[in-house]
Amino acid sequence: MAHVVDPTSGPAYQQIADELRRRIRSGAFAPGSKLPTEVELIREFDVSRVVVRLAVGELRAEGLIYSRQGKGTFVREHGPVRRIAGDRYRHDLAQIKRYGAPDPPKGTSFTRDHGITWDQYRLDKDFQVVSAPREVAELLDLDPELGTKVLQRRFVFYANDRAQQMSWSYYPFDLVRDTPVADPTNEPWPGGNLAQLATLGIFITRVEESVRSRMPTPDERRTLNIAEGVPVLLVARRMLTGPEGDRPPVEAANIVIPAADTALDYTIDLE
Amino acid sequence: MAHVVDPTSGPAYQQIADELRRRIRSGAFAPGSKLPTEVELIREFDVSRVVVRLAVGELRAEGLIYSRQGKGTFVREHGPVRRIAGDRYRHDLAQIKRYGAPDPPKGTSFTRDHGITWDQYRLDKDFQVVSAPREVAELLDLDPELGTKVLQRRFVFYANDRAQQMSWSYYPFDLVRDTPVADPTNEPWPGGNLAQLATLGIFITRVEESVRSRMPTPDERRTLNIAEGVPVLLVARRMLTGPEGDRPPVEAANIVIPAADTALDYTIDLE
DNA sequence: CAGTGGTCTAGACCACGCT
DNA sequence: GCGTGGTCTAGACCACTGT
Repeated sequence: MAHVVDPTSGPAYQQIADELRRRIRSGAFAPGSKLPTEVELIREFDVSRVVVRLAVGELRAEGLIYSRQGKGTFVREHGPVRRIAGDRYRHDLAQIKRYGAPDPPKGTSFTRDHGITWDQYRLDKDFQVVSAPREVAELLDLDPELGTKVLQRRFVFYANDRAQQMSWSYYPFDLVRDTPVADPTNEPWPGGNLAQLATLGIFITRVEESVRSRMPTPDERRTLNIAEGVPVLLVARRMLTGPEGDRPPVEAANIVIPAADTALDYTIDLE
Repeated sequence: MAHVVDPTSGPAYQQIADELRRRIRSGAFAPGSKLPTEVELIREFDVSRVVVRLAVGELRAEGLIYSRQGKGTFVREHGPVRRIAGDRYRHDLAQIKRYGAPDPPKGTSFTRDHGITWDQYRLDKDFQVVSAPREVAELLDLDPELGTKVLQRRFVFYANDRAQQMSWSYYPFDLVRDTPVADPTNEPWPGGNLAQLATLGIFITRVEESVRSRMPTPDERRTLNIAEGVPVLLVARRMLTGPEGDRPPVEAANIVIPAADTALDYTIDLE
């Protein structure tokens, strides 16, 4: 009964959560180590099981710990940060300029971001022609009322058979109708998106990315194997052409990335 | 007893959470509207109160709903998206060039981002001289072993008395010792960070931002009034000088922003 | 098999918001 | 005062992991 809770200082489960959080931050419970079992916590703090589970659930929702039925509860470990650079499009473009669009080297910004080879790269894909959803119409500067047809491509990206991100990507259908780009069997496309568009004679001059974050939907949690208490980064992207990127956008995408151990890097040059 | 749960299709609380989620997504429970009370859900699904609370707690952790003691549980509403542009530094720089660093107009990128006037802007501040923490030393390209002194400035930014973001900002102390920049009473500084550095004869040529996301700490939740199920966006920033931004960084900052209804916009030019 | 966390019941009292 | 969600008890059985 070392840490009996004080009935006058707020909810017992909060006090217990605070104490466990303190032990994790101080290193008393190191990353990867096992927390006391529920029965042990019940004894230590002299409370009912419900209270212990409320405290533990709070730390789970913060992403500090995770539980495995039959095994125990553990402090989450952090791997090296996966860096996804805004610059990656510049690298793709440089490759295209060096090798030409028709036969670029087998790699994309995704393989570079995740430090994997072409062999370790895999994707699930689903192509459909649909009327542009409102959000996509806005990204593509289309009139949402017109119901313009777009090629919708849904991808789930895997590195070494582990899902890393999912996306919905859109091209105006007029741009890609009856071209190799509209054929899903050509994915993954060596050289990526920019090389693909270059074969159509389209050269991107500007990419805009808008980053948001929220908790994942149950579908996203399942598909991407996201642990409790881990949000997703949402990147809304569009690709522009023309001297100042002032021509209509030719691609829009929504990308969902588990936020754990991941950073999106951007550079702003002030001349 | 309309929606009796099926004891063979997984946990009852999951089935109830799924059903409530469906009603929210379909619009049957519109944004801002009140969900059935716990007692009503107990009757509808014929389960105990614990099960209902587990289901509701799941949707809270997803950020779909929130509860108020004594009032009820409500579907979260979304306001217009607050856009924070990577470009904001370019605007600050343009202002400095037009009006000169000593007496810039009273506004910063923060007031512009939040569409507020100088009067509606307020900040809490706390300045200290400390040895550069490891993470900061890395951002500033300092040797972490040397314990270089830095001026640490902690800010909480308010728009109309509502906390919007908090940050830790760092200057190498040698750069700002005995200058107006080290005097907290000069904050908020009209024209912001870039104008402040310009008065020292330092002109930023490049800003690097690295975006991550996680659930807030209890301290962050309190300070920024963050609801359950809402993550934070973390921006690690550094400011560079020199023709290609190739001189040592002169400022580093960690910025914490509630993710609800907020987007960080970046532009990548491919020449 | 014992030990772990996951699900669930049937209660109780408290804190808060409103009328 | 009454209805709301918040906290808490003392149990029970189940599902999974390891010996």
